[in-house]
Amino acid sequence: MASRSTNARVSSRSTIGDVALAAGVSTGTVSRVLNDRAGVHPATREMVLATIERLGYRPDAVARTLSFRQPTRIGLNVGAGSRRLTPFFMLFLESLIGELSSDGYLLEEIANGPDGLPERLADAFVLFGAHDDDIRLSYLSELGVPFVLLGHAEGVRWVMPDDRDGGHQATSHLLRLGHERIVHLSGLMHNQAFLDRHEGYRAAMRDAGAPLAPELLVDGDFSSLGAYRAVRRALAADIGFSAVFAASDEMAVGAIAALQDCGLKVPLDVSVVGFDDLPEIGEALTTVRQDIPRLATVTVALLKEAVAGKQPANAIVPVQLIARGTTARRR
Amino acid sequence: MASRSTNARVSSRSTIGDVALAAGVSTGTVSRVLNDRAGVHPATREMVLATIERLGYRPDAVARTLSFRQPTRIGLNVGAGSRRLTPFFMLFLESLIGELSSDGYLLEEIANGPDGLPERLADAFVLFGAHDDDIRLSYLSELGVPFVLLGHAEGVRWVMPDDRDGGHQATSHLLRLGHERIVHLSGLMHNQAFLDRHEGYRAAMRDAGAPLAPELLVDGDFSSLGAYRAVRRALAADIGFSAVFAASDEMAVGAIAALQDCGLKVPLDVSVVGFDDLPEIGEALTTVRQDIPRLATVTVALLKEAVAGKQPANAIVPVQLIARGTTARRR
DNA sequence: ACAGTTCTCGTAAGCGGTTACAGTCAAGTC
DNA sequence: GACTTGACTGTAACCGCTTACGAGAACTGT
Repeated sequence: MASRSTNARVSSRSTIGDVALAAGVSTGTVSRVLNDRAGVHPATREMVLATIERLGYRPDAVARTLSFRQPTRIGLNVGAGSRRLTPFFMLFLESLIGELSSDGYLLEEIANGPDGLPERLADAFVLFGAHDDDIRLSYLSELGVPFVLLGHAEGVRWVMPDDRDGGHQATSHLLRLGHERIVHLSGLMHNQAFLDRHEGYRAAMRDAGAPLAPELLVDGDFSSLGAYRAVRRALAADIGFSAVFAASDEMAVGAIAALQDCGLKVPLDVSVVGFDDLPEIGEALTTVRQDIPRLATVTVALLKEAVAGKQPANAIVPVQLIARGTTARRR
Repeated sequence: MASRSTNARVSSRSTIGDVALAAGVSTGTVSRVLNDRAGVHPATREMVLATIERLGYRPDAVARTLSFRQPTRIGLNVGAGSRRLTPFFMLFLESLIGELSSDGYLLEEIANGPDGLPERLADAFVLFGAHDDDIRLSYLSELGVPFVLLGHAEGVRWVMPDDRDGGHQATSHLLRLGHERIVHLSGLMHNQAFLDRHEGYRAAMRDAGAPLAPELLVDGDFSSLGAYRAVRRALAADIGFSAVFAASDEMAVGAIAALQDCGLKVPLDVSVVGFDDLPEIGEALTTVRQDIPRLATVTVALLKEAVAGKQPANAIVPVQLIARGTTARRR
C-alpha cells in the first residue's frame, strides 16, 4: 500500500494548529504547554497533552528555531587532526545531539575551511581538538561568536574530563595492588588529554615512591596496533614490569593481545588498565570511565551561558576507575 | 572590545531585508536572484549580487527550509554495529553534509532508539549499515518516509561503491604483477561490502587460474591489530604467499607492519594493496580508491528522487585502483 | 499613437512555531 | 453589589525566506 503511493504525501506531520483545533484551544496555549510556560490551567494543560499524545504531534525543530529570538543554531567544528579520537568522539557527539535537540537547539556540522577556520558561521560553536594557539579560538573571539571548547585553552570557555585525576586513579589502583614497575602506554605528547593522563601517572608514582624509569614510558602511538608492537618490544627488551596503564582503551586492547601472544596471562602475570570505558571494547577491561553524558550536559550548560553573554567559566568533569577483570594483586 | 560586550548582540547577521533595503529593491527580488529564478533584469541581478557580496550576506538555512514547501529535513541514521566503519564513514559524512547544505537541505543526526528504530522522524532519511532484514527498512517503508540506503538491500533505494569490482581490480593488479599466491585479508563476513570485495577477489583468482586455497583467506578482524597478528600467524605457519589484498586500508597497515617486523620488505618481498584510500593512511599505499564525493552526490540525487516520489532506483559508484609504492612485480 | 504582449518587480500571504498584549471571567474585597 | 485582582486564554505580529499574484514599464506591431 504505502509503497505504491508515488504522489508524495510524505510525512505530513500534524502542526501546532492541528493540535489546537483538536483540543479546542488556541495555538498560543498549545505552545505554552509545550514549553512549560506558566499561566495554563492544569486541566487545560492535561487535555492538551492528551491531544498531543493522541495525534502523535512532535514540534518542528526548524520552525521553533526560527521563532526563538535567541540564537540557537550551534555549529560543531572538529579540528584537523582529531580523527584519531573517533570512538570517544562519536559517543560524545551522540550525547551532545540528544542534549541539544531536547532543548530545541539545532546542531549543524560545520567543516573546516582550507584555512583551518570553520567555513560557515553558526550562532554558537562547540569546538574539538583545539590547541592553545588555535586560529579558530582567536577568530571566533574576534567575531564575538560564543563557543565552548572540548579540551583546554587559556581565556576561553572550556570543558574537559579530569584526565590528570584519571591517570592518577589508574596508577594508584595498580600501586595499591602491589605493582611498582608500571608501564605507561601513551602516544606522542601533542594532545593535552594524554599529557594530563601522563601527568597523573607521574604524580601517583612519585607519591608512592615508585620508580619513574624512562623505559617505563612506552609509545603506543594511540592505536591498538602501535600498543601491541610497543609492548612486544618492551617484553623483548625485558625491561621488567608487572602492570600497564594504557592511556586509551584501544591501546589497552593492543597491550593485552601482545601479552597473551607472548604467553603471559592477564591479569595473573600482568595487570592492565585502560582509559575511556568504550562500550565496544568488552566488559572485562579495568578502565577509567569517562562520564560522557555529563560531559555533554555540561557542554550545553556552558554553551547557554556563552550565548547569554555570561563571563567565561570552565568545567572539569570527574572520571572514575572501574575495576574489572584485567587487574589483580601482584604475585 | 568584543569580549566585554555582555549584552548579546551576537552574530546579528544581515537578513534578506537588509540586502533589499541596501539594494533598493524588494525582498522578493533578492530572493529571486538568490535562487536563480527567472524574471529579474540582468542589471538588477548584478546589482543585487554586488550588494550581497558587499554586505557579506548569507541566507539563513533554517528560514529557507521552513519556507520551502518541499520536505527538506533529512535524517541521518546509523545502524548499531557500524561504528567500525568510522574512518570511511566520517569522510562520507563530510561530503554528504557539503552536498546537502549547498542545496538548502538540512542534515540532522538521528540516533537509534532502544528498539533499533530512529527515535525521531525526518522528512527523508539516509541510512547506514543496514542488512537485508533491517527493521528500519520496513519501518520507514510502512510509514512512507522516503530514504536512501548506503549499502544494499532488496526493494529499496540504495547506493553503494562497486566493492566487487574493487576486489577484482586489486587482485587483478597483483596477478598482472606475476603474483599467484595472494592472501585475502578480511573480517568475519557479516558485512556486505566485505563480502563483495571477497567475491571480487575470488572471481579474479578464478579467472586467472590462480589457487583459491583456503589458507589464503585470512581473518584480519577489520582492524590493523587483527591484520598484524593474522599476517604474523600466516608467516609463522609458512603458508607461502607473495602478495596481500587487504579489504581495508587499516588492515593493509597492519599487514605491512607485520611483514616488516618479520624482516620482509614491502614491496620487494611481498606486495600489499588496501581498500578505501583513506587520506590519513599515508601516500605510499597501493589501494582501491573510493570516490566519496561522488558517493555523496549520488546519494543526494537519489534522495531527491525519493522525496519526489519517483520509482526506486539504485546506483553503483565505481572505484579505482591507485597503484603506488606497496606493490611490485614478483621476484 | 494605441492596444496587446512580455518583462520586471513589489506586495502580501504563508511555512510552524513563539510571545507581547489585551481581553474574559470567576473569585476576592470592602 | 460594584470594583479589584489575578489566572487563563485568544489574537496577532513576528522570525527570515519563498512565491503566487497583480501592477506598471517596456516592447511589439500596425
